Amino acid sequence: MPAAARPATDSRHPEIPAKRRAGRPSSAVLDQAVITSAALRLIGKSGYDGLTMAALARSLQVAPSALYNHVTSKRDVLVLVEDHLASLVDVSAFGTEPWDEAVRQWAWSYRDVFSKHTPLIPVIAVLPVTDAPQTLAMYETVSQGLREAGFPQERIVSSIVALESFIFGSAYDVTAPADIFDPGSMAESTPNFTAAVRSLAEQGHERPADVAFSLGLEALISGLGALRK
Amino acid sequence: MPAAARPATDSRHPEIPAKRRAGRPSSAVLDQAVITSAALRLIGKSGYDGLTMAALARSLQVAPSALYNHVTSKRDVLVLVEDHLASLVDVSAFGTEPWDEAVRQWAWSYRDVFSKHTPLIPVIAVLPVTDAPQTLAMYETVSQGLREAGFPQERIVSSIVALESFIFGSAYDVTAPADIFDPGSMAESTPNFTAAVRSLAEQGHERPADVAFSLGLEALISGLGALRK
DNA sequence: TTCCTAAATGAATGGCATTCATTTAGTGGT
DNA sequence: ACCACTAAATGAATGCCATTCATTTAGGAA
Repeated sequence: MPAAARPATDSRHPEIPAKRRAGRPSSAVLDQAVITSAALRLIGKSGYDGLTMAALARSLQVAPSALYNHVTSKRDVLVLVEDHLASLVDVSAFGTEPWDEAVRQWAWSYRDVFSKHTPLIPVIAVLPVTDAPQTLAMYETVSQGLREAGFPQERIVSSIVALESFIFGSAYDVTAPADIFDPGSMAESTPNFTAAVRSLAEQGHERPADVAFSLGLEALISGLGALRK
Repeated sequence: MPAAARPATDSRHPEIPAKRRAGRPSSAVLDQAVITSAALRLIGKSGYDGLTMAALARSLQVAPSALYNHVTSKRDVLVLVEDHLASLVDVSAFGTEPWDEAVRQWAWSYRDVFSKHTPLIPVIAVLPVTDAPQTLAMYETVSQGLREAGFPQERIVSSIVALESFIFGSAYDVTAPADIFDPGSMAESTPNFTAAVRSLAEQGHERPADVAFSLGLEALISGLGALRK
């Protein structure tokens, strides 16, 4: 009795998502791109605490184990997300602006993108570039920019690493609570630090993290620039 | 029959640690210092993956729930460890050396200590200084050093934050695999980056992370120094 | 047709941080 | 000397987590 068979998609109850029956579906539901964008949506809504394999599967209306046909681990998902974010970093100034201005724009953009994704930093920091093509493309653009600016070949990678280390650390700093440096009851025992914190506060900057980032970035740019050919 | 009662410490089976019976023991087994040093020992032996509340409890011969009488969460344990490590950072050059040399020694020491403890970096980065007295003491020493060197009051905290951001990022870099930048099969599509990686490799440095750290640190020191009164 | 492989389900596993009821020991007040 | 209170331990339970495995189904190659 074929007429009695329940179709794979049953539209009589649109609220309750139609259960897929076991077995390979006629057309694939998942691939890495779909997983990546679902992960990004989930992170946007619930943060990295909300990014669990179960929640990711639920948002894709799929069983958790189905994800493992396309990624080998949760870390794999994080790598996919990381590489997507790398493609959002603005490298457009390389080739149109002087090298120092290009580095400046790249660095601010890089920090801004990853300050909303600090849980990825431990992943990127040890990730072989082979596993992250967009990230590699970013390095290529920056390398070309520095070479054309006259950076000695053997110092290009070290310069990028130094800038990147500063950027990653600064991305964390953006997420710090505003009163992180309030010495509270220990103020009397730390007069120099307490005075320095007060003095900065009196400047009334909206975003102290930006002040520190600008200070360090400009120091790095001029220091690295001094070593060109 | 009091003679039949099993004493709290039964030495007849020294291999099998005597089970404590339920209830408050005559003298306290745990405190924060004991927990901190057990955590450090465990991290040294099994790394941060091995640092679980259950393993920590086991190493102290205590039930996991007993830990919660002294810390409110696992994060609390990490904070205790972090603050202990801060006390190991060498700030001795402040007061005896010129400011730039003092910063140099401090920064290298700070990076070296935390490169073995990168999982703490996300914790420190957002940790109110009130919760970490040793860390605060370190800031005090550095602040005094910079003030005496003629740094303008309102730029001291930003300078420390910039240096610290670079140090944290560089600590991750130390842990990266040696071949992290090998572009593998994508070498042809990234000629500039590939050439730069090769060129650095040809220099034959033992620790490329040290080269990048030195480069960035010297740039920061001279850049920050240029802004003194 | 017949295999092989890809891609889904659903059930299970073991580990994790944390909570709670319970037990016991010391302490401060009357 | 008693009594109430609090501190510090046990042990059982909770709920969540990533991951694995047996099973089912579909499509494509031989």
